[in-house]
Amino acid sequence: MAEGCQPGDRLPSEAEMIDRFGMAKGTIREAIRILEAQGLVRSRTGPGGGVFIHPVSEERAAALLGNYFYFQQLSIDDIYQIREALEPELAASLAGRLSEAQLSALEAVMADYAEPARTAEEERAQHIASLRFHAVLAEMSGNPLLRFLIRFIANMLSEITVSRQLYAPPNPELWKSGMDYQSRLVAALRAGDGDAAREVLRGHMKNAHRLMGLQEAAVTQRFLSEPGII
Amino acid sequence: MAEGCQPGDRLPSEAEMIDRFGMAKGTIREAIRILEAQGLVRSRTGPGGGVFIHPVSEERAAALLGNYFYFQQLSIDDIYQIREALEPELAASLAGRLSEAQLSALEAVMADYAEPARTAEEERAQHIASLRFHAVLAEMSGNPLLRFLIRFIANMLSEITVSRQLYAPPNPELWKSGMDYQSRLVAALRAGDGDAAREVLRGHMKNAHRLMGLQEAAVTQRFLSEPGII
DNA sequence: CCCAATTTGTTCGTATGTATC
DNA sequence: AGATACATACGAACAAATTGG
Repeated sequence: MAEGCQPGDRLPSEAEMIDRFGMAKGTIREAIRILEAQGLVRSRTGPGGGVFIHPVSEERAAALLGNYFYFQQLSIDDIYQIREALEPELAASLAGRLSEAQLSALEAVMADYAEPARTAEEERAQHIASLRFHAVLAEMSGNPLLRFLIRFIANMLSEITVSRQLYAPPNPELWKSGMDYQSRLVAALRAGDGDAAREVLRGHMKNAHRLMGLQEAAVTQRFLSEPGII
Repeated sequence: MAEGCQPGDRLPSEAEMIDRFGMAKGTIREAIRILEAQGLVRSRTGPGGGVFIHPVSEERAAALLGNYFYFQQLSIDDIYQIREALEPELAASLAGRLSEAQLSALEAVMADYAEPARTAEEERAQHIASLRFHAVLAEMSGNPLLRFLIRFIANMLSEITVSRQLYAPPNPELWKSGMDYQSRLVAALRAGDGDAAREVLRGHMKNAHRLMGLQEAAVTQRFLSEPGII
């Protein structure tokens, strides 16, 4: 940063750094690993290789931030408080700005869960796929911060749903109402009606919040009633 | 994770890892550095020392995520789109739940910028301090996700304000209206009126968004008019 | 297809710094 | 004060990967 390096620029080779800083190879390499773990550089072997500055990828940033929340145990309420605030604004800001190709991309995601689930495995897959709808929607935002936050939160909710098995209690209402809200959302987006899109997504989030809260309670209940756990 | 380790647990010593994984000291050390850079472990020298699992701190998480946005150049609009969505909800969720000690802590922060700034340096300090008000407020939320996001965004806005010198064009209106909104917010929180708190903070954000947008435009304008820049 | 050069990756042995008992 | 148990650092050699001739 001090030298104004840009992505793509090469850092000095190990040998040069050993000379310049008067340190041993191992020490230099550990320092480079620290940068690499943060996603700031990548290294390649061979001639023309070396250590190169790299913009931190969204995946890396999400993984690193995920480590933080791994220790925080978020509740469904915590996550939906944010989703209820952010997602409606995303919808409003996208209304009338999406191409027909983008709108049909959303519909293509919805096609992945058009049919009701018949097994627990299908139930799980549908939960994940319906969260992907929101990630795809966020991808279309011109706001990098909003895009990252919504995608990150959808991913985290995905992981929590799987790890806590919140998909386990079969719930056709969750699936059916979700489908309904999402198709009404695409219609509002296509019509360019921002206020309608905001309201549809607000309803979607409130409804999902309520139903996921019930799933969470059902799973907790089931654990509590398992003999020998408590 | 696979072995169910908890914060405070010790990882095997370097010597043990060398044996267990059949790798050399340098390789093991690089691996540990990768974990350390992510904030997942800390290492101490000496007897009783070693590598210990550590919950990722908020500071570390914010720094790592900040690396991502370093490459994204956010605009004032991007940041305020999020602030306008999140901060009013934070206010509403806190109304009537704060102790008198917490309410006076907020007032104590406000005291740091009770007087109008007389120099550019004071102007800068007041910008930072008034963002600290929001960080302190977020600290009082029971939602770890909301807490982190608001504090992170306030910090980032702080950095952007300083690095782009958005405090440079003197703007007494920004200061005066900010003070006004914040004291009305504390009153609404004290009264336990969530809807009022939400509305005050919504107004605060919309107003700050408008004025910071003007600051951004003024700075851009000033750069454009500097001879020799373009 | 192979060979040579370049650069990171890995290993081993040794020495040093640091905190605890 | 000294022994012990750790991480930290150094240096030389070797291995693996990639590129270009």
